[in-house]
Amino acid sequence: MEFKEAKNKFVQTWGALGSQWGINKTMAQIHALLMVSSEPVSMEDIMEELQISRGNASMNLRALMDWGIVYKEYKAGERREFFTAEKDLDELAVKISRERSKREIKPALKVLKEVSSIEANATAEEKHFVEQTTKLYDFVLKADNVLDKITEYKDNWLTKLVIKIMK
Amino acid sequence: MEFKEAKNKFVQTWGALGSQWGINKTMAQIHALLMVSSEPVSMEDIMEELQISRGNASMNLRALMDWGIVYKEYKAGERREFFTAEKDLDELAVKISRERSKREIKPALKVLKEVSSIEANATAEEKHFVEQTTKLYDFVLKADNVLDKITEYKDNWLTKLVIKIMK
DNA sequence: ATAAACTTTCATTTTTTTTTGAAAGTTTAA
DNA sequence: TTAAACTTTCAAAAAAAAATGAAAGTTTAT
Repeated sequence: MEFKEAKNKFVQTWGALGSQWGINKTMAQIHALLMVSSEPVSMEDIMEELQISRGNASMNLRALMDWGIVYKEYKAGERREFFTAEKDLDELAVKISRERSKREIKPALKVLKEVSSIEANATAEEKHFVEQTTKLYDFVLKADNVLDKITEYKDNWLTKLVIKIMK
Repeated sequence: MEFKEAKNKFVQTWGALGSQWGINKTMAQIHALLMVSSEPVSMEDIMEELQISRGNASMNLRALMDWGIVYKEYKAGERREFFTAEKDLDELAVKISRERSKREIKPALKVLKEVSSIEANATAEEKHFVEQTTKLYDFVLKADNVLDKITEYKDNWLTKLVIKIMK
């Protein structure tokens, strides 16, 4: 396999993986492209390489920056903007995890708390509902906290976690 | 909030959360419905409660069973099939994690290994590509293994993990 | 202040994903 | 073996999500 082929395969795979995890394909592809680029890349080049429109590139780059995993860079004497991805994988995982927690898990927790707090009247159905949603609330809260703790280790959190688990 | 309202809110929220994580909305809603039902539910009732077609119900129930998180049940003297969800949350999380690893992470790892193994010729770009994809391969492999180890604790793995991390 | 060189926005179009529903298939009881 | 009571399948329709591209907006150099 030659470089161009490998790069393309990587970008396609990363895009497909993104889709399966609720991230739009192009967004994941742009991220993949930036991840393996040693130099900052211009919007023009992203459009060219992924064969996408200007609008699409612009919107997805904005989204990636909102996630905090892609940065704008300015080159001296160049009017154009260039983009780079967060390349430190520990940091990348921490940011994605924080963002998903904030956007998706926290709001879900709020709802779980609400619905598990209803007056459970006589019926077995209602009792079971309250019991099950309460368990779910506790579980999700605990998982969210664990993730938070783990990623707080900062440098090399994954390796540190491996060590903790092993011993 | 009364029971019916709470139940509906829970089902809707679980459905929306599913979408954000790449699981089709109806599939997540059916799962939510079964999670909080104390008794097995017939396909007819699922269709009625979620206002979906027979085909949709059938296909998504099949998918949930393929994931191993919903079971068919037969009631004595009843021709119809009934469905229940895995209600143990530890077990549920383990199954989802195993399944996503098998379906999505493992194939992605295979590609990462492939593309990181190309002959890195002279250019800095190629060198960076190999370096970055190799790091990514190591990271994803390690994360996948950690998840596997954690869920191996079986009963109460999440609580056990909390304890390990805290001390 | 002007205009060139860019980027962003968003109504419209395209693509992808999901849902429908009717026909085909299966199981059970008589 | 027949037929009633179910479930599954899948081509077509509908809905949802993503992409386009041109107009509007912004920035910078002169």
